[in-house]
Amino acid sequence: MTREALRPGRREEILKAAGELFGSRGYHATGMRELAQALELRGSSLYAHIEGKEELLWAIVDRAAAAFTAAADEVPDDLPPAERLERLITAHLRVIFRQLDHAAVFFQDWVHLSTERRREMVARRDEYQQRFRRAVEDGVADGSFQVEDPGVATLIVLSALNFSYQWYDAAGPLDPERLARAYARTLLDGLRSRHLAAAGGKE
Amino acid sequence: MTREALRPGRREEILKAAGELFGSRGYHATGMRELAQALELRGSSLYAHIEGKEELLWAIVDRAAAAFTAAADEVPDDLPPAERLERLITAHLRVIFRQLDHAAVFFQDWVHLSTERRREMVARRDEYQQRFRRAVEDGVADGSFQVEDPGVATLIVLSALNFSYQWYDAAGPLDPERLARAYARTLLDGLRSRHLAAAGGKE
DNA sequence: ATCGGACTAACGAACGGTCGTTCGTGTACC
DNA sequence: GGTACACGAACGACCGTTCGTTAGTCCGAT
Repeated sequence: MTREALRPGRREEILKAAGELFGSRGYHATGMRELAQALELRGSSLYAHIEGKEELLWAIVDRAAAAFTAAADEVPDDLPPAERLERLITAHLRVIFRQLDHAAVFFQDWVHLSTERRREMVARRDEYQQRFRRAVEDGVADGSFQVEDPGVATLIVLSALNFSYQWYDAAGPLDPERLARAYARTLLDGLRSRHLAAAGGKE
Repeated sequence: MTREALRPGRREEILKAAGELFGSRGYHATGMRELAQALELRGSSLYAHIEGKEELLWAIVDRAAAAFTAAADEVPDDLPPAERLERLITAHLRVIFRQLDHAAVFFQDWVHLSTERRREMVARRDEYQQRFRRAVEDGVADGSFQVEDPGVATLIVLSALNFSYQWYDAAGPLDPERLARAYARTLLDGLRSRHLAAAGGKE
């Protein structure tokens, strides 16, 4: 009756394959028989290891969320705001780049969770977002950033980060660490105090 | 046999409802009967006005792509790079904010198009992206921008813009024009020549 | 004025197919 | 002889779509 942890490794393989399929084709566009086939199984055999399709989605989304949180936990709260935000940015991108499939599922399929689980994810996402926002606000307070609306600035930063799963290719020529630094530098500079309009702009 | 333009207005209503449903629930999570119900119809009645579900998706995605292209066409090619990129950014965001539903479908459901149509969209998207990239490269050439990789910088900018459909709320308090300006200012500053590290950062 | 017919638009029923899932069975291994 | 695991068959539900039919409307002819 309790249908979990029969063999420990099998469930992990299923999660991996589900991550790849959900990530590339999308949750609703992936059938259970299709998933089973990727593991050289029949659809019915999956249910000895998992509770159902939605639980599979939940496991992936939950892990991805946990990975983001864990990475942000490594960034000390008492760092100066600019450096703190820089580390939050690079940590966030590293999670995306390392687990592209899970990140894709996290960003594009979390809406298909059940109402209750979706509500929980929204809460955790908002909490996570607050860390970025606090870094931005602290930076405004100490003068290293200059933005009119810290909430908007936070959304701009996170948008830039989160869309990267759409085009980043782990097999491509871009080195993830260099990419993360480029991201951080560009975004940090975007928030930094504006000193002077260099060429004679009218504004 | 020719199943189009029976009544001109009806098809438009269907497209509107489909945009809202596909945009919020997703393409594969929306059934034709569900779409019909939103129009107070039965599923079978839709087929007097449309060819099929995928043609509906195509119509929406195609229009969204055309809207982006048309908006970018309004930006003169001979503007100085920084101003040109600024106008490209605000034009792009205006399209997203004005047609949130269609933008959502465009960004998250274009993958579900048929192979051929998907290929066409990729080509058009790449072409569109080139306009942003050219503005960035020209800005690097004339010294107004300073980035190590113009391709990456372009992707960062477009990522920041494109993810906005996920959180922007037309009914919310944020004024779209102010928001677009905040976006442009932040991103432009991120690309601009770096003058000096203001406070004594070690880097 | 009224009938007949063409046209528009929506309908119910049904098609073949696929969906996620359940269940009883078979089979290898300890 | 349990136990772990995979299987085929089947379930009810829903999918996108087709088709024959039925109303309603407009219009020219009677």
